[in-house]
Amino acid sequence: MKEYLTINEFSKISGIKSSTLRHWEEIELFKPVKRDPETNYRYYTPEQLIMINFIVVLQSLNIPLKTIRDIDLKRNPEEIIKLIDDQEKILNKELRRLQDAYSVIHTRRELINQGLNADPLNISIEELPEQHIIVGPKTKFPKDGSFYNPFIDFCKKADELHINLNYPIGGSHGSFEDFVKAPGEPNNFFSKDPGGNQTIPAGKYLVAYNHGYYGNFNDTVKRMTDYTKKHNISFTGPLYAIYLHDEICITDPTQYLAQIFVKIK
Amino acid sequence: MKEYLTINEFSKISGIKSSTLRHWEEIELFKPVKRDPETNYRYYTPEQLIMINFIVVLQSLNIPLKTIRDIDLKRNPEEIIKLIDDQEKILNKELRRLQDAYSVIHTRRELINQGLNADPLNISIEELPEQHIIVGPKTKFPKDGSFYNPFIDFCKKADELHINLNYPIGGSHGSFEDFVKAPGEPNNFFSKDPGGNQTIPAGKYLVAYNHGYYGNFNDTVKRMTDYTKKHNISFTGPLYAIYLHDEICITDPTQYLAQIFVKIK
DNA sequence: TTGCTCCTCACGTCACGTGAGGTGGC
DNA sequence: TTGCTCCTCACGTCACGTGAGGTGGC
Repeated sequence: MKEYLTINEFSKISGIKSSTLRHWEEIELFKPVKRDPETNYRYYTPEQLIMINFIVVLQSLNIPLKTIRDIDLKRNPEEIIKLIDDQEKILNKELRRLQDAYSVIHTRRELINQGLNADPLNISIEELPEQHIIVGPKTKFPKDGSFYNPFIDFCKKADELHINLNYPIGGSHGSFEDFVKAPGEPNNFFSKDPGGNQTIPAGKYLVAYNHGYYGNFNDTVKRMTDYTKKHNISFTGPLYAIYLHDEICITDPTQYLAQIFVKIK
Repeated sequence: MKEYLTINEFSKISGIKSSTLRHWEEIELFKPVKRDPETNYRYYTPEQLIMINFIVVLQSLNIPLKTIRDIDLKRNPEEIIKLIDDQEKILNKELRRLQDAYSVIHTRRELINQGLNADPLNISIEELPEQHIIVGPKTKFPKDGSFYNPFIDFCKKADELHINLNYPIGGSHGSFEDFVKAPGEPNNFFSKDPGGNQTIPAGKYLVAYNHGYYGNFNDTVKRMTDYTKKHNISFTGPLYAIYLHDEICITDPTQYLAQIFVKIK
């Protein structure tokens, strides 16, 4: 009859490395039931698998080992239930955090991909789907037109307004004419948060692209006005500019890629 | 015009501690745009918030900082899309892992709570809901009745059979009579996995409790047979025994609490 | 002088992982 | 003797956090 498991046998069955088992013994978190007095070999029992599995679960919930050890010492049903209740709350937060992170990188992926498929020199009329956003407070641009201070204001108020700054950030202008007058000075910044409660409606939009640093729209303004005159288009609602490619995927600032779109009347 | 942000200003807006910002500079992950040549003060710009937010998102996905740095150096749209695609897969795994952990502690909580509300000395007939489980292979008990080897077999085959050993483990006997013959030797071990594809049907069950170490059912067997005779009950299907309170919440092995239940014909 | 914000540098911490050097029975 | 499994002990690593001691302008 083999009653005891050596460290490597126990390691294989539990999936915990032997070095980790030695470490857990040293910090007095989890001990073998027995040590051979001659050889100092560690011996574990199969029912210890129950305990070690529970430790692994607690650890996977990011509970520090010290805390787990302290629980272990004074464990009783009421304490464990309290611990679990606390952890369920923490876990829900963690799940939300990860789902947010997922949503962020997914949204970014979509925009980067749109940028890769776009022809930056072409202006076109496109059917755009509804887009969810969260709009920041009205901007106040200084006379020199620097976007630094308005942007900082936006970032500072983000928390309060539940704006997640991890999503791609864009700027909105009151109208096409506002944009033409001051292309680098949007009325508002917004984050492209798919859970946002504000929406850019679906519909026919004039869509243009621009290569350049934030707020530098070069000849794109002229290209757009020329196009609207030629095709005799007029607009309704705000104009939106959002960076599909920014410093996150491009090293050269002159190659940042903005998408500019405004709804056709 | 204030163009630059000091380390503490940038820290407040970004939510990243200044010590972390210094560390990230040291490992060449994220640098201030400028250093004052006189005072060596660090200066950041608001648009660096975009980048640092992205770094935070990547880090929250458990990507090592070295990897993030390497991405940063050779970033381009295609690479970033590839990175995001890879991370979406990893993130899905992580989400599943956390949801599993949640499910495990939630299931444990339920059982511990049942144990707290139970009267261990009372035998009763109860309406039980359907329970999901995953049953392990048939056990082979040695002559001395030790459950160590059968239990190890169960643990070793768990991975292969998609049995999550983190859930509470129970034992099932072919019938009430089998249990009476050898209470400490279940035909199968099972895990109480709420996602399991096998079920214990809802219905009327005889429910008893037992205080004692694994497989030690003391006088509970006699108490149950006496009860069945007195009330003239007969059973159908297997008998299940599951530990509501085990070493996870109890230090004294003689106080482990098992629930034993078998369906009434 | 005091208070404030920044700086560097060294050391601590957490949860291990690695590797050197040694043991003991087949 | 060789191979194998175990041991201890020291040091490395990752991502910071902390604290000591110093600077420079109001």
